Amino acid sequence: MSDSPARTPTQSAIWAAALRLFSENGYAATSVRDIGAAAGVDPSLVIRHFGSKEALFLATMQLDLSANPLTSTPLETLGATFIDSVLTTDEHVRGVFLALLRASGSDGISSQLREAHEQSFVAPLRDRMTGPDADLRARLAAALVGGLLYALWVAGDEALLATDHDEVVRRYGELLQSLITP
Amino acid sequence: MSDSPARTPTQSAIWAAALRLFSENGYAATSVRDIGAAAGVDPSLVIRHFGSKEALFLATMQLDLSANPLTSTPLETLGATFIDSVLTTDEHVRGVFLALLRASGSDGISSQLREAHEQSFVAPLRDRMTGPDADLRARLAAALVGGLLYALWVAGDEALLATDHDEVVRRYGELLQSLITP
DNA sequence: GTCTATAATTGGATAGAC
DNA sequence: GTCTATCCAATTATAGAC
Repeated sequence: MSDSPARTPTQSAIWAAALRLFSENGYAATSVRDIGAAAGVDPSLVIRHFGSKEALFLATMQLDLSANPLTSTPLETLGATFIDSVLTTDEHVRGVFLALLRASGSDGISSQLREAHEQSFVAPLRDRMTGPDADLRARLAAALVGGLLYALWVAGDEALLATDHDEVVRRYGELLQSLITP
Repeated sequence: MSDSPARTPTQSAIWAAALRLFSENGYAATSVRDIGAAAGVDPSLVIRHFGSKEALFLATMQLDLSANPLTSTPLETLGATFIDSVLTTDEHVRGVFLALLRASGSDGISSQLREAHEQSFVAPLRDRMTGPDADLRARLAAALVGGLLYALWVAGDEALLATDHDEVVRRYGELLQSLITP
């Protein structure tokens, strides 16, 4: 998640309000008026500074988990570590992920989600892998990781949400590990 | 996917038009006017017969894959068979799944997606499993299956889409199998 | 840079004649 | 059951004064 490229206080306020409202309520349920009100700013300034609602959405909803300490963890425990890291991400990342997912009907937003998936899931996994089919294994591994977020956050599997954290890390991490070091 | 409970030809036409437009363009991008026009019917009848736009959406977007022949396949090859079955589902199921997913910000739609996940993924897998932790393994397996659909359809992993079908079935099915018969 | 006012469109839903 | 006409609310985006 990149920081606000705050030029003026007004732009910074709009940026912060949009980040919060979009991640809490999603794209459709957040109006330009709402953002202006939350920022204590006239709604017209929202468009004036960021061009359009979708442009502001794309500017704020940037999912970047590549700052993970995954590059320094031993390869043999990377599976469990990675699962643990995605399960302990703050509430904020969850909101951005869901907002992107649910607004992915639009072309621009869809491609941003694609990039986020590639940079946050596929790339960090593939970077640690070796072998001729490393790319394929990394993509299946990314699907596996994304599937956990889907089950917990989108499908809302409450039984899985209530399951002991370490148990999920152990079992699901083992599956991920078998793709990393087959 | 349940059939149209067609009473009158008008209701049937509305039902068919809504099913097509919602699954092609999603909830937000489909207006009641669009549905009426596609059905060759006055837009007001859409509301009159189905109560509201969301009620019509919930009535038509019913994902039901429980009719799979998975109950008859041998347990040892269930993993690959299940992965193969979700990869070969018709375009129609994909549209309904994505429409539900992207509209899952609403409470009613979210719970319908939860039910679909439970009945189409969790239940058929758990029904074939044994052991004290069968429920947890089934939920992790459902996450794994959903993750593949997420990667292909939501994140749009083109490299994975271009990968040989049998190769994905073999590798990813093997992971699923290790949850079914550990 | 900021605000007032409003354009221009679109949406869901309703009333009442036929 | 169906259609005409419309209400009412909400949206994004813009024009122009200050």
